[in-house]
Amino acid sequence: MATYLDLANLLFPDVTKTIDDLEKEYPLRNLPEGAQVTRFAPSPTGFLHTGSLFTAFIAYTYAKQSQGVYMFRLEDTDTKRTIAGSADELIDQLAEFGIIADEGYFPGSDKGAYGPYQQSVRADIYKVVIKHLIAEGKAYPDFCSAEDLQKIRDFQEANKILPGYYGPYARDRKLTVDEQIEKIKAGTPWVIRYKSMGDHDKKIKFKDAIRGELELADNDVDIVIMKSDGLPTYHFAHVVDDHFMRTTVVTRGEEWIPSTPIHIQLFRDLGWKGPKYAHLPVIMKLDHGNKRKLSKRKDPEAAVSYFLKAGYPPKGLLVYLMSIANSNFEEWTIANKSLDVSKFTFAFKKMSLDGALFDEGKLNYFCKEVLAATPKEELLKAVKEWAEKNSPTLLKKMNDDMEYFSKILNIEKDRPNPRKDYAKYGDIEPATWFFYDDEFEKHPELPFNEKYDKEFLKAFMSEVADKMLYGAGESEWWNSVKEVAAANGFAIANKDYKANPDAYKGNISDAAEIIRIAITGQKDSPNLHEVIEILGKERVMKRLKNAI
RNA sequence: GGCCUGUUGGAGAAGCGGCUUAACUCACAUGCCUUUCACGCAUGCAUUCAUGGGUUCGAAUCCCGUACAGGUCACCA
Repeated sequence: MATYLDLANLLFPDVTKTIDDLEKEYPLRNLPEGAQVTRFAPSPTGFLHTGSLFTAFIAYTYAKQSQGVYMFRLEDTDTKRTIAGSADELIDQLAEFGIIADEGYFPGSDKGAYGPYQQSVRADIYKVVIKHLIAEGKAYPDFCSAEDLQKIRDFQEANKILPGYYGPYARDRKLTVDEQIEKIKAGTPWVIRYKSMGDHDKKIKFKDAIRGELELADNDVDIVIMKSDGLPTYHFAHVVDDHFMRTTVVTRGEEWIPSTPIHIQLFRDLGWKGPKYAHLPVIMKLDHGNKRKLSKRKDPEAAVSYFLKAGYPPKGLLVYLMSIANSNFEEWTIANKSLDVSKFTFAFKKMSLDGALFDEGKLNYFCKEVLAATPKEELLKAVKEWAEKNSPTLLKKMNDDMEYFSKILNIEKDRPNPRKDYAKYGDIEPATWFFYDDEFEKHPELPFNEKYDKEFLKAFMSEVADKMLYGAGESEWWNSVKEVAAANGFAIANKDYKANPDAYKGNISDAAEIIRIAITGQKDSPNLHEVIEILGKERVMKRLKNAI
């Protein structure tokens, strides 16, 4: 009679390593007390999702603040869904946020002593563990076809029995080793299932770093641990990888809560100390009154690339995500006058349990704060980098005259309360068009106040052009404007105008508006004096004289 | 449908048995400042914590039911 070991050897004749060998190959990490080892482990099945960025950011932050290690592991075991090139894109985009792994998969080569960090090339490692499990009678080959499984499911549904491959419904669990060997030799396709000893009627408890004590029914399903293509399923890969990579905290989405008993069972039966778990809330969106997960297909903001393309500063997005993660972060930013997420101490305990609604308004707010607080040179550099990738027109303006652009970008920036005009780099061009003659010349009809006739406007603007001061300080310049305004019948003090509006052609604000419209083409603009100084005498005179 | 989780203002949330006539931030509104806008400043915005019971001298805070919402039940992760 054949033994489990015979079966194991038949299934995996080439596997000679043992679990002990692996333990030696991937020794316990020598890290300072309290240091945490975390990981971000995405599948290369598409672009970086906003929710994934959140998860990665939390894992990164937690490792960093504990002087630990943050890893990037590629979970590419689903070969059908893998999209070529998406892994590298994931890494590139993460890098834009400064989330760079200490170890892990990198395009071309891995970094770190606990690799490989790409599951598809770790097949041999999984096989060592699976062979061991089979030799111990804890896992077995299953020969069910898709149709066989469907039949079981149909029967269960028809009889209102809990669906799944477990207990009496685990058909091939009952096969003897001899029968198994016979089928294998006959070439019947197989997968490997884990022989669960769990009791569904019993509860198992575990502590989640965010949610506290959780109680779920124990797993009794004989889950597939190795697929017919020889690669492991998520459940198994997670357990093996996080054990041998010596992960201390597993951060993942809350959708994994229901399968945690499977993972705990696996860790326990293998005699391994499992990691801590932190199941993160998922970012949601309001859709017709209902909350739902941010969807890559329906919501542009579900893709991180959307924010990058629009020119949101990555730091702003991070600040926003941190405000969702730990709401006391906002108070911290105010108390510490800092938007530096790396200086804030993040805590799982302060996370809320249900998924936050994605709030673009608040994102905009934080991004404005971030851009306003970014020093000139740094800002200019960031804008340029963005323009190089995303805006040829802006890039041309910058390259044509960087000094000019820099002045425009930094209007009223040196003040105690700088302007907060831009949430994203993409906002810059639409707000500064009038500084560029070719665009200004295409301006729509100038929105002058209709109470002034053209004759008057023309004369007034011409006089302003000739008499106002150029290159002077703001108050001198303003005085020169006021002089001309007064000479043309405008009240130069609000009080006077309010007391007797009929005695004047208008208020000084009306005069300023005329000048502003002629120079900028619009009623609203940043500080007029600065605008005029940036444009220069020649351009300003031309615009004033040609407005009508 | 079973199981798990959650429910404090438009949004993020603090509070976890008396100090709460529910903090703080965004949004919104109004006003001030001001040559416009932005900035800044000030004020307003839940008599109420999904809902119905209960425990208690006292509940947003504890217990039970109900409703609603989210998650999950694959050879996908």
